[in-house]
Amino acid sequence: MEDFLGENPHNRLIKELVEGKSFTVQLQTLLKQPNESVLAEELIRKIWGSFTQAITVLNSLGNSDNSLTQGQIEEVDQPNSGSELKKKKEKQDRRGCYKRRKTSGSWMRESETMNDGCAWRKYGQKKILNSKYPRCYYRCTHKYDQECRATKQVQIIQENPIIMYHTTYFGNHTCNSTKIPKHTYNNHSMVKHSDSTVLKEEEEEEESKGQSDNVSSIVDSNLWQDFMPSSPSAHDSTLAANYSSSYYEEIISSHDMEDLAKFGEIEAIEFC
DNA sequence: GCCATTTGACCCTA
DNA sequence: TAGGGTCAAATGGC
Repeated sequence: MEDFLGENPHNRLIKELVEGKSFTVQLQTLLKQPNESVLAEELIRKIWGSFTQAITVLNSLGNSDNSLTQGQIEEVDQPNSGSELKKKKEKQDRRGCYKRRKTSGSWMRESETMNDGCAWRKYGQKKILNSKYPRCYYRCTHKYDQECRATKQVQIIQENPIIMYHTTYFGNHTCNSTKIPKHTYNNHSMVKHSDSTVLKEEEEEEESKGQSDNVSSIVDSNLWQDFMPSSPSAHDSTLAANYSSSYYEEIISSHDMEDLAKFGEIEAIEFC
């Protein structure tokens, strides 16, 4: 990335986001052309770099409550790092040792079925105050063997005339149990974001929508990891096209896109 | 025997 | 301090 020394952080942030957008548009064009995978990979690296810079700038703005720790940034950069340490910690008695989830970084879905195509394992059930039905807690079946930290909470919100489930998803699937995405929407479900600013949640929402339809295929949750510069071998341009298209459709529909547009620099990206 | 579910205990957060 | 999220022992199904 360019040298931004002496530049206003706000301007630098905008510059990084605009660059990211520009690279994305170029990538979109490239993906329509065959035999351009090398250039596409280079663009993906640039996009990744822009987002990384933007995160760094945001962190440097001094809001300690909202800043990511270095560990969190590294976790995003290298989702599978530190697994040995985690395994050791997990073997201790960690009962009750948790941080209560915040609604940000999660998303919700209401549907007639609990089945979303993923392999979930139930690990708890609680009666919720002022709620007629208990809340069930699920984690990914591959939590331990593949370090997948995705969890969800399922609660019945109505029984009549049909049973409706309210599902809240947390965390990102990092396991390999999912399949290749196809961007389709489930007519019987509705997805709501509580926070659409986090890139991975966008991806996972996409996943939940695809999986909720048994006919449609399932999102490969590692796709975004595959975009990382560290793993360029996985850059299948078809997958990238599917992913980038669906990802930006979600972004455009979110309120955060409006927030970004307030900068006067970001505009909706159209996909054909 | 392996794996998933149930359920009570633990304890953090609001 | 109550409510809620997670853990792990007990239990059951295959």
